[in-house]
Amino acid sequence: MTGMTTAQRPTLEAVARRAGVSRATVSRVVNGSTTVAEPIQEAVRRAVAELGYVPNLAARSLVTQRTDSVALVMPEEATRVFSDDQVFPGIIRGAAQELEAADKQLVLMLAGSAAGHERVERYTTGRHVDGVLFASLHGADPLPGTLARLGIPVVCAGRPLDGARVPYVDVDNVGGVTRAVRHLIENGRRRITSIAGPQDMIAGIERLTGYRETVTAAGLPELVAYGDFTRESGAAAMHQLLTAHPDLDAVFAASDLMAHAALRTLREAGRRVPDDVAVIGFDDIETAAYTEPPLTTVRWEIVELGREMTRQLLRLAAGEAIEESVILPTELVVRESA
Amino acid sequence: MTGMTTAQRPTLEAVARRAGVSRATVSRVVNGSTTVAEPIQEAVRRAVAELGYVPNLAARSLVTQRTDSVALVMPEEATRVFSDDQVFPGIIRGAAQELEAADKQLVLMLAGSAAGHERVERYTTGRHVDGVLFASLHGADPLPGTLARLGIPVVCAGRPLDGARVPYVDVDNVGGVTRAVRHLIENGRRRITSIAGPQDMIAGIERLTGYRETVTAAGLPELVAYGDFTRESGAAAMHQLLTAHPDLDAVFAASDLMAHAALRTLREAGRRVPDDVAVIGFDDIETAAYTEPPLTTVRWEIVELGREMTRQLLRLAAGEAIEESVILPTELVVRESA
DNA sequence: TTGTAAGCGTTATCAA
DNA sequence: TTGATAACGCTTACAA
Repeated sequence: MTGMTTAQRPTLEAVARRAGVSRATVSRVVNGSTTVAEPIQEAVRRAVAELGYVPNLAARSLVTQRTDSVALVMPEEATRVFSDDQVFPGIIRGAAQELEAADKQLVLMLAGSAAGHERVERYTTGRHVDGVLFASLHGADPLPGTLARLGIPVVCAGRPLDGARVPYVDVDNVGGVTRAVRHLIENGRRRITSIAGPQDMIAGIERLTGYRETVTAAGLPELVAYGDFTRESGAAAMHQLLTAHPDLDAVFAASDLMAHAALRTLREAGRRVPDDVAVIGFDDIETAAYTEPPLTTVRWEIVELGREMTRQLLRLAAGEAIEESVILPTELVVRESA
Repeated sequence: MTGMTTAQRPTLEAVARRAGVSRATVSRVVNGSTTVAEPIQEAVRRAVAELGYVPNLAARSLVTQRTDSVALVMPEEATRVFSDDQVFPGIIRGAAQELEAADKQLVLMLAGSAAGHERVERYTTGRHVDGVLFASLHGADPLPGTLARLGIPVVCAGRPLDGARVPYVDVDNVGGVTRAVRHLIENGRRRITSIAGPQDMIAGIERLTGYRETVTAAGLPELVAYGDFTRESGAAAMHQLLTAHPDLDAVFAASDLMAHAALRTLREAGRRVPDDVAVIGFDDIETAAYTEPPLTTVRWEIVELGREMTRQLLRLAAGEAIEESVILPTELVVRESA
């Protein structure tokens, strides 16, 4: 099979001829100007329909200097993204929904490799999009700051680690963790460990902070092992904790995937959940309700984060002023693991 | 915070002036023409670097009639997509990887609602992209066929149900299911039930076909309940099967999510897996290795499907002839549930 | 209210 | 090998 034909598309010119008006008038009608007489609008619309006219976006964008598209940049990081993680798909979905309403296109870019990152930089700084959304940053990526300085609308998921003053949307990580750890304390747990997330991501950092502050405030020890939000890392961290603190009676994991792995590791080690050890995760991915036992976790609305980021970006692109940050709420969902 | 500045980007003209050559020559150098004298190429490249010149894609696309972008159309269908499903994220990832290598953009479009579908149709038929990828079709969507007839390169995930002759890439559903059901039979199962997928999707249809053919060939009864690939639907279908066929000793579920729900439902009903009932899923999502017990399932390479679809599309867009279909292999992964 | 005409930044066709 | 110059299809002052 092959593609390729020479289907000539009708242009404004063709519509104008057919409707017996000028190109300018057709343009006005197509763009919804109200200054055109009703009968003429009618004639133009008929011509558009008959010819199957669709505006050439390249031509339009050439003169308007807008592209009507927004880039969503995702760190690719090997298998992490899109593996079992629901965060990125959720953000994509939220962004897509909001952009659809604004009739703008979503251009997805992976910035995992150095080449990918370079490509993203070239593309975004080249003003090929009206704005850029960053879904989760690793380390202190300077790109958001650079774009912001160039006057290109940018919104990040989570506060940028390089200290750049770029608008961002995040969830109340510390508040969520605090509630989770307090829940453990109130249920009599005293050897509360934590499987922390990666410390080069703001979510990893903040969730660890929430844990530290809460156990310390209660006069309890900080017992931490590190993972990177994935199941494999969660299993490894759980093993470390069991070895280092055999008397542990609770685990707060910074992601549901790590909590899921912890559940299994604990079972393999002969510990009963929640009888011997209570476990709480973070994210409330769908799987959390189906683990054995069902996972108590901190919920936040992933899709809503994507939507809110996009709304902020669209305001920025429209020249409106916005808050530097928006923090979405988190909520403790108590199931059976704690 | 606000966006908006008047950062004037340098144009070809500016580079030409700075390098002391014509616009045409700069264009040649930028596009890698070999007919330009080396010293001049050098001068142009320096000017490009100094000015930070980035080509205006809209202008280029206006004259080349190419957009260097490809649309990936996904059915949105409420919570289904992007919920816990790893299929769509996997396809996105594969497409993104392959397009990155080809230096083309990935435009993601959701076609769940009627409005969304209409928007996709307008955008793709309007030739705003060089090709269109369809990730999983519901029902007999005429759009792929329409686009193909317009000469717009199209590749689908799975054979289109409306019989349109559109190139597609799929996995060997029937072969995979056949191996799974035979495995159950070989292990002595005789009351083999199936939780089928939605019958308006090719994957749902083919996986059911594979089940029917295999049990029938073995002289066993067809015992089917229907789901839509989600966990909720899987739980409901499992309940139905337990009620209708209390003596069942095996379940083949057309998706891992449904199999996961079946596992829980069986446990709640007091059936032991695999002792009383063997369970096999399909997809081999990451969670499959973490269910209780770990799920035996049919694996296929999700990301590879996305990559292969994209490779085919790029060939088509380049004017090459391609096979009407490419079928990727499936493999039975035996864990503990069967 | 409508039309004229001047770009927008490229690429491509010719000549030179 | 290089340079004019004419498109590409649209929007938008400015005129009428």
